Formats: sequence, structure tokens, C-alpha cells
Amino acid sequence: MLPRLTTGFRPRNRVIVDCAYCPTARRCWDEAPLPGTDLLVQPELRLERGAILTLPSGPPRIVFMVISGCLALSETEVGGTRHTAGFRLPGELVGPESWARADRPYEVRAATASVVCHLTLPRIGRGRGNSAFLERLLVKSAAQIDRAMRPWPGLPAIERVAAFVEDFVERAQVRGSSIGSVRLPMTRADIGSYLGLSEETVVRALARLKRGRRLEVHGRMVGLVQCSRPCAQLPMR
Amino acid sequence: MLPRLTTGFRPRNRVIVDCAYCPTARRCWDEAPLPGTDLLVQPELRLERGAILTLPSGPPRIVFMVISGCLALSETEVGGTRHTAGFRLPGELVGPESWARADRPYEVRAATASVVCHLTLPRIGRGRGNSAFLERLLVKSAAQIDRAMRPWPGLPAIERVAAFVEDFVERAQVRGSSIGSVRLPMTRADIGSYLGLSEETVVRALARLKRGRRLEVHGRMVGLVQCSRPCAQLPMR
DNA sequence: CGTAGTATTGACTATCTTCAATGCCAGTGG
DNA sequence: CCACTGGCATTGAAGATAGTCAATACTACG
Repeated sequence: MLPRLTTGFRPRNRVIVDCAYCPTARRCWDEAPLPGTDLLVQPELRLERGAILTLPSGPPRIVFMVISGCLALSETEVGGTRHTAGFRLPGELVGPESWARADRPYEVRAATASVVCHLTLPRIGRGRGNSAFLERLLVKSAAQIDRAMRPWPGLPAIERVAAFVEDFVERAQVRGSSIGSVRLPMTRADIGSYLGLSEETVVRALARLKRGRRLEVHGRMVGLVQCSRPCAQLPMR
Repeated sequence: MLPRLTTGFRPRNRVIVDCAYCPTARRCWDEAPLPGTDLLVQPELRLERGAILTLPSGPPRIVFMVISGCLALSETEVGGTRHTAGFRLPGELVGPESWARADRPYEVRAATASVVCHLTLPRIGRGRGNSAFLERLLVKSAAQIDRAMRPWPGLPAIERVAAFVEDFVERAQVRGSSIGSVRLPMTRADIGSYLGLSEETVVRALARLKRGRRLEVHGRMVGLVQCSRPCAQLPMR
């Protein structure tokens, strides 16, 4: 299964729609469905699993909104090794994290079949009411900063994996609804690459969390257990 | 030396100035010194070492620009342990990372005597030309996302410390000038808390980097060595 | 000069990585 | 239908890395 390469991004069909008329806009812009003036996007780019978006660094400043699926951001270290830098779920932005990188931009790969919208940034200093759009982007970016500051490196492996799964389930669930289980779209190796653990350690941590009844794990399906807080020490096997 | 607690933030003197008339605006807003319309700040809050800014989460959305010194962001884990979530240097923003946190906002502590400016966010949808301000904030926030996504957890301890120091020196130096050495304003324990390493491991890593001539280390003064790239394996002692 | 905070060093131990082998599962083609 | 294949997941054993505990040295500052 060769990944279909979408090298770079070049807007193709110039259809522009207003988010105010999109039924899923609540997911993207939380709060209200939008008055309906300045949130303009090129809608619904479909990415099959493995498709790659190579975002340019610096201007023009590209932003995508994830509509469905999951994107994995990765970067190539100086030694040539791959590092998974993060995941993006519906309602989250991709693009700003690459703006400041002079070289080696992030590679964005669809971890599962996904749909994204390409946001058209307003021309600065020209338009009138586009500050509402910019403010929403700013709030979204602020949430990304917080998310990227997660204290993974300081936690022991099992806590890192538990926190990752809990975080992922929370982000994957539609606001409000708390469905039991969620399918992880990425491999154990991806999780390990993201958390700074080896694939095997992720597997063992998941097994221990399952044995300790802190998580439900069936292959890639994971679910939270309700009263999972007090469990501290888990048996090694 | 008790830290002077600045609990919460409440703008006191309502002096508002335009960044266009500030000599250090280049450091804050890179690019040009600014046309001079909409970048308004409450200037020069002085924080002595150890002073604490407790930023509220959610609206009103507080943003500070660091003018000089260094701020350390930390959060309290569920177990009560402290985790250093990041450092902010001149030209960097503090505030947005707390907007999305419902509870447990970041604690911002002056790692060394510092000066910050309080940015007054424009009233959205009202003003005209304030989109330029928002766009600059957005670009700054994008850089923060990238910075927070550093691949620390995947690197071995010595590489983590080396990368941290190199990153810090780069950020601490004024753009363009490459002065030899920089004073780290934080303790080894702070660095360890940030990188997910113990204090002792940071000390040992710095000692090895010094022996291997990858860094110059004299107490808190650190400096980069020019041709430091090819060094791969360093002697253990 | 004494004190408190910080930095360093050593010895021992727990955790995590690495290497290797095996199992599982879906897709493919005979 | 079934063997074959490739990607992914799992398990075990051995070794390396980093954490913990404890003692000591350094440094700034009153």
C-alpha cells in the first residue's frame, strides 16, 4: 500500500465556502455555529490512509482544520531517525507549527482516512471584520501550545501510555458524548515514537494497564475504565 | 528569600503605550519596528527573582511579552509533584498556553529578575485595524507550538541536555549576535524537571558534554563550541 | 563567617531498550 | 479454499541507561 504523495499543497479547485453553512462547524469552532461572515475555507480535502501533506515553512501561511480522521506529524532528526511529533484530531489545526521552521518542516501523514479543510487566511490589514477569524485561530493555537506542553518526558512509561490514551480518548470523543471505546488509528510504534518509548514498552504498558483494569484494550480499540483513579501500583505481570 | 507573590493579575496603572515608540520593539515583534497603530501594551512590569504570576485560565485572555529575564512555567501534577513545563525568554509570549486549561493553570515564576509587558488584546469585532496585532500574536503562538513540540522524550539524557542548552543559548542570544556564553537562570533541578530527568542526570550530562568538548560549562555559564557536530560517543568519565 | 540553596560525586537499583523470536491478521493470488 | 506475504503486535532474556539515596563541596548573600 504505497502512500499517495500529496507533495506540497497547492489549492486546486478554488471553491470557497462559509463555515456558517457547514453542519459540522460546531466541532471546528466550538461555541456557536458562527454568525457567518468571515470563516472561509476550501472544504473537504479527502486524504486516504498514508497520504502525505508536506506543508511549507514560512509564508504563505498554510492552515488546515481536521474534519475527520487523524493526522500524524513527524519530523526527521539529524541522525535520520523519525520522530512522531504529534497527532491531530477533528477540530484541531495543522499548519502553524511549521510556520516558524526554517528547514525540515513537519511531515503530515494521514494515520487513517481523513478529511481536512484548507483555511484561507485573511489578507492582513486589508479586510475589515476578519479579526474574529484570527482570534479563533489564536485560541485554537493556544490550545495546541498547552497540548504540546504535556509532561510526558517526566512520567514513567506506564503513566505516559495511560495519560496518552486518556488524552486521546478525550480528544477523539465528540464534545459531551462519552462513548466507551475509541479506535487508535496509529501503530504502537507510532505511540512509542511520540512518547519517547520503544514499541515493546508501549505494548507492555498497555498490557499492564489492561491487567490492572485501568484501561480496556482489545487490539487498537481502547476504552477508559470509570473508577480508574486510585490504582497506583500494578503487578508486573 | 521569600518570593513576592503576585497572585492573579490585575492591571494597576492603566498607562498604555504604543510599541512603535519602544526601542526594544524589534526584539518583541521581529520584522520591522512597527508602523504604529495598534500594538498597545501596559509597559514594564518588573518582576524580582522568584516573583510569581498566576495567570487565569479562559477569558479574559491575558498575554504577556517577556522583555528581559526568564520566566519558568510549571504545573502541579495530580500526585502533587511539580513539573517545569517550559521557559520563556525575551521576545516570547506567556499567557496563551493557559487559556485552554479549565483547571490547574500554569504557574509563572521569574527564574531571574525579569521585565514583562502586558498586552491589551483588542476588542474583537469592534476595532478596525487590530487584525495586524492578532496576526502577530498568531505567528508568535505558532512558534510556541513548534518549540513545545521538541522531541525531548525520545532522546538519551545527554542529547536532551545538549539540545536544551543549544536551544536555550540560541533563544537567549539577541538576533544576529553570537556571543560566546550565556548564563542559565535556572537550577539543574529545573532543567531536569523540564526534560524529564533527575537533577543528578543533568549534572552528569553537563559534565560529560564538557569533557567531550561539546559545551563549555562553568557553573551556570554555558557556551557552545563551534565544531561540535561530529562528536557522537563520549567517554563515560 | 554562617547559612541556605545549589551542585557534584559515588554506589546501588529499577526501569527501559535492544535483540530476537513468535504470533496474529488482513489482503492477495493460485 | 488455502497458502503466502507483509505489517503489526506480543513475549522473553540480557544489558545499558537513568533514578534514588546519601554524603560532600561549592557559592551567594546576609
